Amino acid sequence: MKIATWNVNSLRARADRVEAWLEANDVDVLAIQETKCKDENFPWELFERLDYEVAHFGFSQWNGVAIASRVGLDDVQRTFAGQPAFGKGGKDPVQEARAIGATCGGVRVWSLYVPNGRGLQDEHMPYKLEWLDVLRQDVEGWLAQDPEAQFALTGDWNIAPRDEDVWDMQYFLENNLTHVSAPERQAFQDFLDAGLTDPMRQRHPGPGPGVYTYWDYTQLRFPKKEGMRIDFQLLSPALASRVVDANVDREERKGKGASDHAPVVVELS
DNA sequence: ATGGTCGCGAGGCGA
Repeated sequence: MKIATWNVNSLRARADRVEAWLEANDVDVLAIQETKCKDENFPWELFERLDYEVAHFGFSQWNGVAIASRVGLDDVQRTFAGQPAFGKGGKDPVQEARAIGATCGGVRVWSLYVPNGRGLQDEHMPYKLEWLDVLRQDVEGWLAQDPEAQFALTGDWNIAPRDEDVWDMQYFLENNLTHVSAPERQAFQDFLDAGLTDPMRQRHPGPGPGVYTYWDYTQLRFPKKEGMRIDFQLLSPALASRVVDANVDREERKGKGASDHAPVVVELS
């Protein structure tokens, strides 16, 4: 069984790429982030053509997550238990379209688009950290209830857990950038401490451009190999024991019309 | 290469 996760940065703009990628890559489950559309604009036919079932959670041009599967798609859940809402400037807080879960081939798969903290002092930063804290508490509950549970938290985590996961740590420090701060990294580490495994880290420890999953569109970041490792599949212990391979498909970042993220693919026995 | 990003949606915001 093969599970992939991919922040496509608009599914409509990337429809041809996504279809071609699915046809070429033989994945059983694809978790998608940043569909950037509502249900009424979702390209349902794309997945029908390829015989994937698909579930989507998106209600505006922002965010949006989906799971496509050809090994079943059961018990679809939009938002995780207790998922924090966000509302600034006195607006009604809303649970954003950043999490969808489904059971596919016996594995509980989550497609997650972790909030971008935007700035170290921005109000989105505490939102991001709380969002991750509640999710991790949910995970601890799942494992307490069933230590053998098979689940995968996949998606765009918007965190580079180690210095080597960005091309130049000095650049981030000098510019007071997010994704590398101590609280963000601790929030990520808390998932590992809860028992989850990052199979990419195990098989491709890095450092180096081969492990990056994201390259900014600006500044010629991709040709200059200036990327970040911010997309992950974190696996429960029972699922981690089934890992056969894990890779980033950086070829998919090449050429005109690419997303700024590359797919992360994990193969299981 | 004296420029240098996308997408959404129709101006400016978000990443």
